[in-house]
Amino acid sequence: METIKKWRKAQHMNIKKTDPVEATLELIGGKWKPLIIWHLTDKTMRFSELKKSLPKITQKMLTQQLREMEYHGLIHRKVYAQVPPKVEYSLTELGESLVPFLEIMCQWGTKYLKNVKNKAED
Amino acid sequence: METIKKWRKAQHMNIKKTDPVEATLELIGGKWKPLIIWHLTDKTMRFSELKKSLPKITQKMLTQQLREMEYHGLIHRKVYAQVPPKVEYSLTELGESLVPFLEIMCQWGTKYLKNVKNKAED
DNA sequence: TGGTATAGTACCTATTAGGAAACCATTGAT
DNA sequence: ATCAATGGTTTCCTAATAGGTACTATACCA
Repeated sequence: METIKKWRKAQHMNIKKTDPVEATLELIGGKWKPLIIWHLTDKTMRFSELKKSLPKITQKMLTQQLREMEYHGLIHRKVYAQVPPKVEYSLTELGESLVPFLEIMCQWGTKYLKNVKNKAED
Repeated sequence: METIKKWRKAQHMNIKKTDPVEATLELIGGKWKPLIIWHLTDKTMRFSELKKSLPKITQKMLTQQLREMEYHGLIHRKVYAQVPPKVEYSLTELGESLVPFLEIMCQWGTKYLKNVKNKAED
């Protein structure tokens, strides 16, 4: 676990104010991960369902992001031994713990979009 | 305003569940913006102070990120007409409204780092 | 026999981030 | 008069990351 190694190093240094934020960003930073978590909230989804929900992501990116999130323990990947293949993704407990965070993000974004809309109508 | 144009377009479409999250990510997505906001919480900082607080950022990136955030109305940039130059950055009201969000991020990250640390000690 | 469906890979290009150094205007020291 | 220092920004080049398109494996179905 890369992250654990980094922490082991960090233990011997001063922990800065920014470290927790940086740690969080390492797990869910980037364009796609928050959206993936948001879609997996309260439901399990197959690869193709996620792809449909995020039309602008490429398959490569989706695979890559899912793998990283699995590696970091945010999501669970369940492969069904059948043809055509079936793979289901769901949030782990750690992943679920990020949902409140996503909710705030969504609330903030909703308000922001309303503001922008009002200004556009002036 | 690029964002406004996008919204004007979006008004005529169905607004999807993910839109507010995407909108938020457009403003504070990326590696540096959350950290910059976090540092500007409750205080005004000069360019060079920010640079010192974020040793890993390059000057170019810092300038770029600050400009984008100013453009999106998250921060205020005050230039003092003096030599050597002095530029102070502070959060706008909109920027301040993101602070609770950063606080949650920091709390989550703190907990996460503790967990990782405990596992590392096993 | 050929087509479909699913979850990917492989390969190549485009975009973005990062690093080093130059720039600019002005002050103060030599 | 010249020259270094200052602080924010810019330029140029390279490295890293994202994106697009095509391809694979395998069983089932027509």
